Amino acid sequence: MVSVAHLNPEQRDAVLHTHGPLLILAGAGSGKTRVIVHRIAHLLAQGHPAEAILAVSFTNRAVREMEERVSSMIKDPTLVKKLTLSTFHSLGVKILRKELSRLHYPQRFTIYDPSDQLAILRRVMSENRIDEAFHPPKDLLAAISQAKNLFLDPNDLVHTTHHALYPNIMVLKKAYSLYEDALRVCGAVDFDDLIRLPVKIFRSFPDALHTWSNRFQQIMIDEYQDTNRAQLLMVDCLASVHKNLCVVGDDDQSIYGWRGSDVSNILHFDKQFPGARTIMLTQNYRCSAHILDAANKVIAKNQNRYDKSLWTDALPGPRIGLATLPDEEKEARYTVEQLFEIKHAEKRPWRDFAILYRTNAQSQAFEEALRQERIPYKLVGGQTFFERKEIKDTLAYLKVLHLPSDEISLRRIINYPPRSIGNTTIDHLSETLRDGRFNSFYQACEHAEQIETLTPSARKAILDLLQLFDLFRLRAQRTKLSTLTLELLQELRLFQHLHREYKNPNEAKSRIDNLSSLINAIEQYERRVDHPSLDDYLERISLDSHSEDDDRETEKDHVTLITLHGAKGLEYPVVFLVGMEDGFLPFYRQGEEPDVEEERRLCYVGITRAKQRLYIFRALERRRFGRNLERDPSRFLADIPKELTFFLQAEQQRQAQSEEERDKKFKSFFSEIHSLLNKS
DNA sequence: TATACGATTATTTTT
DNA sequence: TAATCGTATA
Repeated sequence: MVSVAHLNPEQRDAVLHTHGPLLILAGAGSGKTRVIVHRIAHLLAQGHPAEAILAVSFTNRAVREMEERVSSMIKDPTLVKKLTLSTFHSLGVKILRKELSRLHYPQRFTIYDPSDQLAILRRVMSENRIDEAFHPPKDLLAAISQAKNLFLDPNDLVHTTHHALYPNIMVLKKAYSLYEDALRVCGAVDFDDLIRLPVKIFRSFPDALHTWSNRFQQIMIDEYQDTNRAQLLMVDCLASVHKNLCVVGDDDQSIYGWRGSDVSNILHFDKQFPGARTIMLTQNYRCSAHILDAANKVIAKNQNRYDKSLWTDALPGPRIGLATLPDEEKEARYTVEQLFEIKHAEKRPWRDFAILYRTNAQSQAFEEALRQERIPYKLVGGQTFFERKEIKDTLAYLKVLHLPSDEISLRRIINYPPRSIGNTTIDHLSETLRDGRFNSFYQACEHAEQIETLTPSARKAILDLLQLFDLFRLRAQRTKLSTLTLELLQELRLFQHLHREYKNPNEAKSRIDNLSSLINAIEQYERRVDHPSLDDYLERISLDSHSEDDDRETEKDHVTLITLHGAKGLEYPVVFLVGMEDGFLPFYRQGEEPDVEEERRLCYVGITRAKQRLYIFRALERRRFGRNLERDPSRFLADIPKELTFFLQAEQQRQAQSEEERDKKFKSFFSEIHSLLNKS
């Protein structure tokens, strides 16, 4: 029997309610993962088969945490393995692996990341004379993504209702459908397709829907406030038979609206799933009372939300420290100074500290200040390992080995390292596709002999490359992936090429180091997994690009630098919320309206990351695009009651104030004289 | 095919 | 400002 004794009454209710739709409104730090994990244990104890339980979250991190905590509660590892604990996207892949051929896709498929998406879109645009100058590919891609998230096909788009997606609907329709066709030819899907296509399949093939909706008797969705329309439809399909759907989320932490997530999914859950019960978890176990109080006051100003207020048993704790610095460099230096002082006064490890900001660019000043003081830090976000050029190039070879129809990957490496296949050759190859002679780029290469326009040397180069692929495909049968990759790099003489390509020997060296890290990562993967394969490896890295550093990194002792978005779901004993200025939080650019409610939620997320100590800093002036800009304090600062805060630099503050007063007196003196003179 | 130059353009981005 | 990108040019 699962012990429910150490849960609070609401948590207990949530665990024990297992029949019919259930909405758990879980405030920040209210123990929601705990509830999910207990609920899974309880369902198993009730006799639900593990195979019939599905729990979905957004991030791999959240899924891993769920796995770990379930495992420590349920001692039987074979039982845990039978549960489906997965991200939305890996669930999508799981479904597509079985069902995608129904939509006339090839049996295998690859997943294209945003840079692949952009490459493929730009290609179809240039082939169809859509001018990039008038139609920025990035904007079109964003619009296509939004359309997919709304579960709209190209044909569904009409100007009158969808002009917000993109100003020119005809162009959007055209680009979207060309893009779709191109993806299909490549045997590729994008991230949005991982949600959209399963729904399409469920809608068109009742037997597919039948299989999947019968399978899961119990479904739990985490971070429900971040779901978009397509995800809602997917959930709706999966839960359509058993209707045992439990969603967990917090409308106040919905911060991905700009990516298509729709707060109304959680706000109107009971309309979508009639008879739903709602349970609110309002006791916060994370923050000190002052911090929680401030968070409550800030978020209360939002209109579009469930009316609720979190409470805590915790002590008030120290007040929130405020400081205003002259510019961003001083802000960073001051932050590091404070951090250092607290660390030593309270004997804290570095990992207790996090610096939270709105935009990645803000991290720079803090990195510099931390480096100067030789403080270990970890920058979360930015370019990931798998986005590095040399890594992408190598993986492109592996991807073509795995799926020859992957044209984007093939084009990426067809002349890298250079093998004298220039643009003209590539154009000639593409032409044969357009006139229908061949139906894939790879196939055109295979028939290079028959393409008259090619020069003999180009023909040879192409056939040599294909031979290399054939050779390695053959080797792949008996060689393990890590060895195969190394052999490939040697065959390509890529290390030698990198030395030639980068004049700066350090850069060449660092790229080579990265490649050997890749080999290491593959070896690690081979050790960790039961049945390693190229197929499986490629899928993993496209769905979990941070996996290489996640497992061991967490144990290291360092300060964390992270954006507010990235910090959601995390907590730190000491938090510095920096750049608290109008324009950053709420973020907006001149001439554009900020989405104040969403920005306020972001601010709320930031405040509620702090367990014991919170500091909020701002700068008076900031260099932006080469100009110095004066900055006003964030309007959200005014919503934090004065009695919860104190000014860290009281001395400096007083000085500044007295200067200001002197200034004022000076001015009024002058205006008096002025008026006197005028009278006379 | 490498380099150089001028234009462009600066959020957040779980997957 | 600075980093990126596309085009021009050798």
